[in-house]
Amino acid sequence: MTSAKRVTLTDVAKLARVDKSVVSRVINDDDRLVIKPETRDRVLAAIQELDYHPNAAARSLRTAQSGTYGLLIPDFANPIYAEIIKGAEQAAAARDTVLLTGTVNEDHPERYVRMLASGRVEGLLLASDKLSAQAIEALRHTGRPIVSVNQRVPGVERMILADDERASALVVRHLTDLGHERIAHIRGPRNSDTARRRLNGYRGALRAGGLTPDPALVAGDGYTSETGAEAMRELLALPEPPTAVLVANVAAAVGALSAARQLGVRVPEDVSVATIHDIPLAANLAPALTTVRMPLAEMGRQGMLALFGEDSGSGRTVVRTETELIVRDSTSARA
Amino acid sequence: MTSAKRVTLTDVAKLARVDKSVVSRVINDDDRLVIKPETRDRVLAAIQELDYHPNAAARSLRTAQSGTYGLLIPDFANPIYAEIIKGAEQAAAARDTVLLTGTVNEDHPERYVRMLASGRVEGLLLASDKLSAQAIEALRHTGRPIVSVNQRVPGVERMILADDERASALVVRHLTDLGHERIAHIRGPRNSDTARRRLNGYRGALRAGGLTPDPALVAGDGYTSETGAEAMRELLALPEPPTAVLVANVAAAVGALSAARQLGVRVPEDVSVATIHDIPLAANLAPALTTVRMPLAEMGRQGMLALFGEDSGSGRTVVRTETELIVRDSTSARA
DNA sequence: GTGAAAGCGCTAACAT
DNA sequence: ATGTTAGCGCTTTCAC
Repeated sequence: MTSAKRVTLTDVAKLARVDKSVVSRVINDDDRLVIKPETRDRVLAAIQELDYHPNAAARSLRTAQSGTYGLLIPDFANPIYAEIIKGAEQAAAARDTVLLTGTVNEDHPERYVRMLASGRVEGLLLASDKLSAQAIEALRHTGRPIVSVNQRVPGVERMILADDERASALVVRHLTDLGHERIAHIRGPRNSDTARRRLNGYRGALRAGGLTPDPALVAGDGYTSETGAEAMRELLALPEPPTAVLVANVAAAVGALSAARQLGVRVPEDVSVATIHDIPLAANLAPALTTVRMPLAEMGRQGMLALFGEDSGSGRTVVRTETELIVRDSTSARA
Repeated sequence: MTSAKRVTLTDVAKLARVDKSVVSRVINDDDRLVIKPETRDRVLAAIQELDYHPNAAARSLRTAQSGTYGLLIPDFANPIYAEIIKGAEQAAAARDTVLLTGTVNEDHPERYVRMLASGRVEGLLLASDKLSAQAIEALRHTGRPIVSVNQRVPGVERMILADDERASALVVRHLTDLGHERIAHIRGPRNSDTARRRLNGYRGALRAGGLTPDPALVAGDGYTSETGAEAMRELLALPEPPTAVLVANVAAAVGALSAARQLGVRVPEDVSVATIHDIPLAANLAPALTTVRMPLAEMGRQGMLALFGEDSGSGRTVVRTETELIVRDSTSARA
């Protein structure tokens, strides 16, 4: 029906009775263009009338810029990425560029290389640790800008990090303030950068509080509710179980809560539980979880700015420090 | 360092000592190309050696195809979209096309129109009800294919729907089987198509079970945990409260559980609760939620196929019927 | 103040 | 079995 063949710059120019170069310059707000107001109006009217939209491919070909950036995440089901995406999308929209968010498919890393090398996307925001060193190297080889978010990636020098160590420390400090001394940690995956930093923060804060880290009180190896549940069972089975647990992420905390419940262990009466990342779910669990809020959306935003080359950091690591402890019902004073 | 200026078809042709058209046809596996194996090998070797990647913009300009499709969702934080995205991404990857997933920003609907009209994306998968009728009309006006997923959108004739009515009916039937007669419904937003269909299914199933729908037992107007909590409080405050509640979605169910807990009402002993969409969270709540599994990923996949024009449905509504009741701990026989 | 012309990198119809 | 050619629709330098 409305299949009127595509309108081009030439059509607009013809209708406005000017050259297409003039139309182009009007569209792009060329400063150096001197034009009579009435001519400009005629051009704008023609654009309106024909419902003209510049062809993205032609423009990209000419300018060698696609106005598109990529954001790679491991899994849309993990709510922390929703926040990062939100911030990145916002920054992209503000620059009138397009953000292409996708999950990393470990089977076909060459897809991402092709995207960069073909110019389809101009730069990449890396929020996934699911890429092989080989794939990273291939991406780097394209020469396009790459920024990692929420994690350190070997070979990628620009990164936006949260202060994961401080997040752990805030929780440990909160727990020691409540009188806890046997504070356990359900850690994330061994190969995860964030998990390692959270573990470091946990250990450091214990020492800072005059406590000695006990290896027996560190369990777990994953970011899922299954790993969290298993680690919790392990900890509760200890001869001398912890009175408080810092869980590395919310998913694992959900599992930990569930495991405690099944064992008849009450939270927080018998054991306090706290975790990192204040996603909405945390407030709705039973009991509502004490968490640490991290500036995830802001990190997404900063990552995009770094891609645009608009950040001040000029290639250095940026650690966002706006971490904040949110105390809810899952932590209480030691009995 | 590796900033060697971009490699073009011409460079490859020169190195392989053939014409660039030959290289192009080799790359695109042109059937009608007759070529000596050794020549083809020379071309492939040159491509390897120069690490050549075809320029996406030039190709798009020439073929008038971008190989990119858009998927519009209302919110990445809602886990049901993670499933839809997963299916859509998979279908896109299988066709070697790119999927651009983004959230609908009600403030700037013209962004999506531009994307379609500029040829940046070839078609749109609509999983959001956040677009105005006006915006939809503008999108339709581009003449590009549009398919809606998980909802009916006025003006969009191709759609992939779940059987929301049946989902409600499965729950109601489960509850009546357990002996419940006062079965309430915490409904979704009034302007939501899925919410309306779930309400219809609820009413129909009550009648089919010989029960008379009681308007007082329908509360709520939203898909958030806040609206769910408020509706639950309202229902529990009735002179004769329900013994079972069908909540329209998981988020509202989380709120409903939380409200019941705060009021000292036990689930399922005092009131049974069930909801629609079996996302992983449902199994990890306390108590684990009885839900209905819907083929969300499959719907995303089918939506993409419809965009590609590969579906059998040829423009008709498709209702997926693979809904399945998952009974967990939040429903039990009436006391 | 406006127009002419070249060319971005590719594909496809048509030579040879 | 391979080469020639003509654009796709746009931006930009330069000319008038």
